[in-house]
Amino acid sequence: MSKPEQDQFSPRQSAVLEEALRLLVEGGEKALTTAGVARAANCSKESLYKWFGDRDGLLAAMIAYQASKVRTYEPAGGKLTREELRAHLLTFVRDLVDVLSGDVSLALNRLSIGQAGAGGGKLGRLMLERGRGPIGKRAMALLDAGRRSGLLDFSDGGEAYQTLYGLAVSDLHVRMLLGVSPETARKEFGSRAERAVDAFLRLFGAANKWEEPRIRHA
Amino acid sequence: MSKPEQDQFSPRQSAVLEEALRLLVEGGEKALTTAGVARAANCSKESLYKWFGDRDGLLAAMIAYQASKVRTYEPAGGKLTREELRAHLLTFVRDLVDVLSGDVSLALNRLSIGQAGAGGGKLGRLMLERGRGPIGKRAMALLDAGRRSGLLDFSDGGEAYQTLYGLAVSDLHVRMLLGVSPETARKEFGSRAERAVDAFLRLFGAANKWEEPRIRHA
DNA sequence: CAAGAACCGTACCGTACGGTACTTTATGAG
DNA sequence: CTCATAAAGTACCGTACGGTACGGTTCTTG
Repeated sequence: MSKPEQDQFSPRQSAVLEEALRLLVEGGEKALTTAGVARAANCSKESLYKWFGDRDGLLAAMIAYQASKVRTYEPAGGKLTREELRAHLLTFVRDLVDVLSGDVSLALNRLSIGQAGAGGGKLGRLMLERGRGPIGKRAMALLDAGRRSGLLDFSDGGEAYQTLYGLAVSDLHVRMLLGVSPETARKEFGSRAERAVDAFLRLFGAANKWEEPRIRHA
Repeated sequence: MSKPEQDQFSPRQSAVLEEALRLLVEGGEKALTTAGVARAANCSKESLYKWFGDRDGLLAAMIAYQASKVRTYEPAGGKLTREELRAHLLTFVRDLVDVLSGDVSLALNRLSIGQAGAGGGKLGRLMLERGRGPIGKRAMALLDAGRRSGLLDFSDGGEAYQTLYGLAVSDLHVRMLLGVSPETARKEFGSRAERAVDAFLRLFGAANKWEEPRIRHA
């Protein structure tokens, strides 16, 4: 079993994990052998096992390492204007799609999903905690700010967030996980961000604050 | 490489594939060894290789076999009333969630996704064609009928379908793929179907046909 | 400088699995 | 009855990979 929680990695270890991520992105899980990582990173297998315990520990460390690179900045807590909220929602949606369509994110999600048997794998839980968690927290904070500013109307923030997520991502993520190239997907979803935010505001905008946007589906 | 397209399977072969699916659902990909399938199905490895070519052929056959079991009935083509359209949308959404949260569907998606390297695996394409394709066709036909009946207003059916899909599924599918138990997910998403359909109709309902439903998010 | 730790490179081991070959048993046609 | 085909069961082979051991080299530290 993998080594105890040790979320900080030495520079050397980070370099090794970086190399491991590169291998994973290039060749999928089958390409991620301990010998391969050692060779690519110019380190010894013995060090790998000393640092990460076993192969599963290495995989978990890769996820933790990648998650540690994502800065989940909190938006300012003050009052928001309509335009600010809309702009923040738009950047959130764009960031979300960018993250989900990133090479490394796709590779790690594939890895965790492939690993997740019926019993529910450890890696899947890690991805949910370290990946989705922070993103969701950021979005919920933004939505809450919108409500406090009188611009949004909802009772269950989770429900609102789920709706926003669904509008923004739809089946894009799974399709990419199944092999649709991120370029193709991004092209197809290029104009989706605005539409998603508009739809979200039509559904959850406080009635008196948003002149019902008249979107003609031309 | 796998055997040529041969979408029909003999009863014996179907029984073997059924057993293989059972193994996959129970233990994930690692449990799906050729020897294991042969043992569980009381057949010889030699027969497996004769029928399916190699292991990848077996995996592809499992996907094709499972897809062949799903009947994608076309809804009637006549005019729809408001209530009929809403009911059809609701059953579609419920069916969709049921399918996606099914044991076999999850296992096959995990398999295909785990297989799908950067180069885009063959299995992923199969899942997209045989799984998503028919479901999407059915939904598009329904949406089109709604538009022809003057109840829906959209120009791009694909866009409307993506919206419906996103509202209905959100990140439910990926979370289940990562290991969230279908029971948990289904509970969390139990009441979502109506909300998704309502939201969809608010977004795409023809303006004069649907008295703007005043949903208070109590 | 000396002692020790950290670590690289390589060689090694056991095993599990994909794939093949062979023998035996059943079935069905001529 | 006889022969051929199909398929079960088993034994086998090669290899690839996870994990360990060890000798040599560099780096730190007193």
